[in-house]
Amino acid sequence: MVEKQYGCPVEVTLDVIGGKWKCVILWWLRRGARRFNELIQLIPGISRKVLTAQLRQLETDGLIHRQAFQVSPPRVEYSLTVYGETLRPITELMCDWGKVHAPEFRFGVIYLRSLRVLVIATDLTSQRIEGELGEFRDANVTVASLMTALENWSQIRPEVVIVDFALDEDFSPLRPQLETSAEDPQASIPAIALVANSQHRERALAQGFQIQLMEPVEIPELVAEIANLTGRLD
Amino acid sequence: MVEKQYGCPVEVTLDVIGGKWKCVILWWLRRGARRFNELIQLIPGISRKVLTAQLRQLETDGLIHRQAFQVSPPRVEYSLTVYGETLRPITELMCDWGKVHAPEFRFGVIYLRSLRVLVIATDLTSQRIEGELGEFRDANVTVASLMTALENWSQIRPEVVIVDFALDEDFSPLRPQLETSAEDPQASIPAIALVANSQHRERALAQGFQIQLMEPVEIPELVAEIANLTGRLD
DNA sequence: TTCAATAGTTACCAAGTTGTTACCGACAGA
DNA sequence: TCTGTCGGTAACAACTTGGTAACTATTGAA
Repeated sequence: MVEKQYGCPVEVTLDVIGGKWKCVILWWLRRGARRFNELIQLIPGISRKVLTAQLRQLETDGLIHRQAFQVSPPRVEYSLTVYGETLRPITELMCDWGKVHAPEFRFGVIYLRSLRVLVIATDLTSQRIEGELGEFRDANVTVASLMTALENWSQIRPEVVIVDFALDEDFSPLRPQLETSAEDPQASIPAIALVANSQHRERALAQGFQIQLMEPVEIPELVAEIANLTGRLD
Repeated sequence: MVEKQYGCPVEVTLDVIGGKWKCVILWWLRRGARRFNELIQLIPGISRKVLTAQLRQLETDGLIHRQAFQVSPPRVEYSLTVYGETLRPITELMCDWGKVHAPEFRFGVIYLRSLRVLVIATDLTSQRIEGELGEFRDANVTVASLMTALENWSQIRPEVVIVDFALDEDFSPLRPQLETSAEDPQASIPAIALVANSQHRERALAQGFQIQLMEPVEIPELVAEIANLTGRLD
């Protein structure tokens, strides 16, 4: 085979992440593993065949890892390899540019029809989440302080709780309330912790939050996480 | 028209710089204007038609500016707009990634057959330039100190001179030598200044260097500049 | 037994992108 | 007058990418 001639290093990078979908897939994988059908939901317009093809290419290029679990129904998870992580700065920059230069667009195609979401966060974060989830995703968002939330729990009846560790509060009083949901006494209410550093991360872990998202969180990711937790990915 | 639905901000960016060529074009324009035929030479594999189409798209997206000069033969220059500049971090990152992750490839398709190049630079820079230009581009590279160069000027007979302002020397003693070339007494010898900061830049300007390249310089760019200056773009 | 769910594969076709070739028009120089 | 250069355009060809539909394998549940 003739060795390919490159005119500049950019062409090398484009060989690996060029095309319509690869950067988008890498972006969705950048915080952790995603399942095949999850990606189908998250990436509007992609077909199964094309997603398969792109994932295979990324895999043979060593950027992502495919892990199949022998369960029923089958479960396949894709995640970035260490090599794939090296491309993260690029996808992050592309994400930032897109946000800055297309504020007129809203992102995401997943709707949270009337889902009751409780947000306990700083004013700025609350505003952002309430605006995006309430206005665009059709969620039923309640913003409250920890105390107010606990007092009015039976009125709010949250199906998902988002707490912001930037508030520097002890959220363990929430735990009894989260352990049984109003609808299904067997199930617990999913809770998402927003963390900004490793101290937050540790405290969130200690206070029983399994799901954590690094701030500043991208709304499409937050919605994906909520949809995942509440089984609304369909 | 239906407003396009985006799943994440990366897709917005890809709408603008997606495709096989746009990032490469932006990369070549990132340090200044380039002519149409220059780009044809610099980007291996692109056809006139496709280059035209890509440039038009970049222009209508507001990323580049097209300036036509009413001379014969025609002259058209493309350069980044202020808006296009905002994408530079992305192309730079893609360039860096390509360099790091494909050290086995060499870049550029332009050869400098036996061109006599004199390099007056720090050891590191000299090595890099000598290695790349000598081994891969077929140039005839001489590395020397300013003093040695001046003493042996008639043996070296440089057709291009590259001086590195990181040496912190006064290069004005070169000027008389540069003013008339050995081949053509009418012409002067083109000289390229490598600068690393604005102080270097000012000193280079004061000492009469019109062509300056910011360090760390990309070899394909340096070669393009040399080819330009010596009329070897063919 | 049949159905449903996940995560695909295969065949075939459509659409979009990219590439090739030929040519244009103005002017410069031989 | 002839030829060459620059920066294109037009018509068409080829290649790549994407879409649809049908099919597969596994397992658990109804």
